[in-house]
Amino acid sequence: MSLRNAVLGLLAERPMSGYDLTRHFDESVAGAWSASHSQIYPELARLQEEGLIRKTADGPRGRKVYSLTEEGLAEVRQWLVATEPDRNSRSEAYMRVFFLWLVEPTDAYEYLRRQAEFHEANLAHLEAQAADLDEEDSGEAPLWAPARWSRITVEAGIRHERTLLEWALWAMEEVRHEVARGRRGAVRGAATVEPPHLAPPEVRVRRPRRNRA
Amino acid sequence: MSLRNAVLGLLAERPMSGYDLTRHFDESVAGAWSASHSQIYPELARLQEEGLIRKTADGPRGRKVYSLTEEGLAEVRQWLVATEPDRNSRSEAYMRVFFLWLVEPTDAYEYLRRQAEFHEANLAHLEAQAADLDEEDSGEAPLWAPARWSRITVEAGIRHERTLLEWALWAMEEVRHEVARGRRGAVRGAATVEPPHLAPPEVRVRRPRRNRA
DNA sequence: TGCAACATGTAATGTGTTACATGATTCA
DNA sequence: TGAATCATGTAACACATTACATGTTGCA
Repeated sequence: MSLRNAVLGLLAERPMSGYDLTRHFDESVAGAWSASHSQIYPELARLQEEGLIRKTADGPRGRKVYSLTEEGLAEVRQWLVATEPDRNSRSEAYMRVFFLWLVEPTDAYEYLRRQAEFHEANLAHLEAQAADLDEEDSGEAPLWAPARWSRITVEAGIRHERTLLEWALWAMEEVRHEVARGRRGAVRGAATVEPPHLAPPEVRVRRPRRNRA
Repeated sequence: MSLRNAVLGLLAERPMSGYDLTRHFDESVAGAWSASHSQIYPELARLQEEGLIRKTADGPRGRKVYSLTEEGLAEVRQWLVATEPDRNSRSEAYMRVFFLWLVEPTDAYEYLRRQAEFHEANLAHLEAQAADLDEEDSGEAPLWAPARWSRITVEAGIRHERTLLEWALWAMEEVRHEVARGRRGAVRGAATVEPPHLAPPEVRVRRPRRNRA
């Protein structure tokens, strides 16, 4: 239901083609959602079938521009106010951190460094977007309008990225201290702590006996 | 590949059954991943097939406890150091914020309030987890061990939840000001700003003519 | 003895990604 | 004229959720 309603929501702002929507998902939703064209085109067909959108223009190269219908607007509003959002968040990148005790400290450090890099880049990108939105809106005209909520969503993104960038830098320091104190990964052997728990060697039935002195 | 390696990673800590793993995914990974039993059981079968885990104990009620093998440990390490994580994050809840201009201010406010509530609850939960971990670790024994990285991951969760809680409270204030200044949602009519863009009424072929005075 | 929690599995369905496939337009 | 970008679509596959299905153990 998310993609479907996201498409309706974007079309409420202005008529667009499948191609436009595809690009929008890459940039505009502040990284909160994404979709590829192979998902979008069939969805547009279904939405038109159901009368929630309508093709209102044709362009060059077979371009088809869709607009929201009254029914479509009712649908997306209904979704927004009457259905619970899925609030679960998933992050492979953060799940991995959980398992970094399994690798060498230098690898863990490198992993965190890349994580920091990633958040730094996102932050820059979102801050640029925020600057654009603030300029458009020229200070004095707060509106109950799309741009206003773009700004609010982008603000969430900015704070999110900044926080996780700071976290990554903090975590890097933790590892650095650890390494400086001369501790090593469990990887390297007996003197260190809590090695991974492995299955005992498999017991073979009737092991060939060997003569011993 | 994520689920598969997450299972291996958890088994590196200690042997577990499918049932144990299912509960672990709900609690332990600091909300960064989840999986239901219907995914886990078939995965365990596949992993055993491939020799990455091995059944090392049976319990009551058909309980089967699996342990990691050497090959399994190698596999999860390989995954951690040699493959790029999927860093995309998706959040239906934040995507929705993008579209809140389509609903009544009171509904938008309510939405944000629930969002705040959600983050508040998560924050409390993670802070409790952090307190447990800090106690266990009793101050003076920083280890290259699972608990250490649990703590670091939980720290990411805490900062994340705190940030988004603060954001939600900030956004609620934005809406409150807006409403106080007497502005209304586009919903209610002409005087307000930027109504959703709708398709023009469909042109019907040969509308029945009516006589007019 | 009856219910909650433990415990494992399969099947149907929905959602998302990658790969395949094709063609038009613009501009250097 | 040749390459980049615009533009739309389908098919195969991978991954996740929900529903279906069954049986045990411990305890109040």
